[in-house]
Amino acid sequence: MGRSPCCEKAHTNKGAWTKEEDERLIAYIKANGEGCWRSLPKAASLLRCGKSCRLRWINYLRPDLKRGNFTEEEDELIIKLHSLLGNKWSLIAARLPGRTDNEIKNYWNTHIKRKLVSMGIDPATHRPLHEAQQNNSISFFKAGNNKVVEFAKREEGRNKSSSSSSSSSSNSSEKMLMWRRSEEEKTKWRCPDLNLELSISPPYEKKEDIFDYEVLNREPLIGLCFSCKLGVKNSSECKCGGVFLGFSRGVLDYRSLETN
DNA sequence: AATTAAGGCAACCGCCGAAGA
DNA sequence: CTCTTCGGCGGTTGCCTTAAT
Repeated sequence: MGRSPCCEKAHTNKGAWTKEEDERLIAYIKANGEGCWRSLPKAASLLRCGKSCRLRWINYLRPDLKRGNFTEEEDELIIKLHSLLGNKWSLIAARLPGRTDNEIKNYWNTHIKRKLVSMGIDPATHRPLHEAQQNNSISFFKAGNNKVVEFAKREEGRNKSSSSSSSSSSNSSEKMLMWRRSEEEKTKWRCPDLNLELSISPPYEKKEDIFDYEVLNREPLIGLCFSCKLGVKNSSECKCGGVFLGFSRGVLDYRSLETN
């Protein structure tokens, strides 16, 4: 049952690639193109497993790779993307032409982590170190998210008990904004974590009725309504359609992250 | 000059979802 | 429907180089 194995593991080389192996792999891919890693080693007369060939090609031999040091701009972009995407190195690499996920991962672990720590920023949470220690891994976002849920429940209860008052429902987003502002006063705005759970979402539709322009325009996640900023999925309070950097209603929409 | 520690990076490992048999 | 492999990913390892003592 099942497919036949791609290679005999007992007869494959391991460790560093030789120049000759590299040349064979390059020549084969130039002639036949990428893909079908399973059959490649045999066809290219390489004593390597397909997985190893793929890794060598993608991380080292590809002609479009940008070798050399990372620029300041790339540093900043990596940090920004990491704050949004976490350790999704392949997604981060997709936004940096000529860089591989492995390269970025290594660079993050050896350079950027240290750089952020020296700046007093926790590389895991992207928040000030003292704050991360105080919170002990409980993020502001989680607490904030719970508060939103509690708030919504309270509002729902009030709406039910005073259903005659038609204005209470329409006021809830305003109340939420007021609560939000009071929270801001306390926290001085910290970048929320984002919900990275993937889901299929409808195509992006531009909504004119953006929630509170004034707040959006002075906060980092410009274009997202309050509930989306807090990562609340499918919130009835959502006024923006929830699309920012590929996040649809607080959920990552891969289609909008595709590069040209 | 010899030894040790730290840094950097290529490659491997193990897991997961998709898909073939 | 089940079993197995493939392709892809993130985490980790281990070797090589450089810096410090």
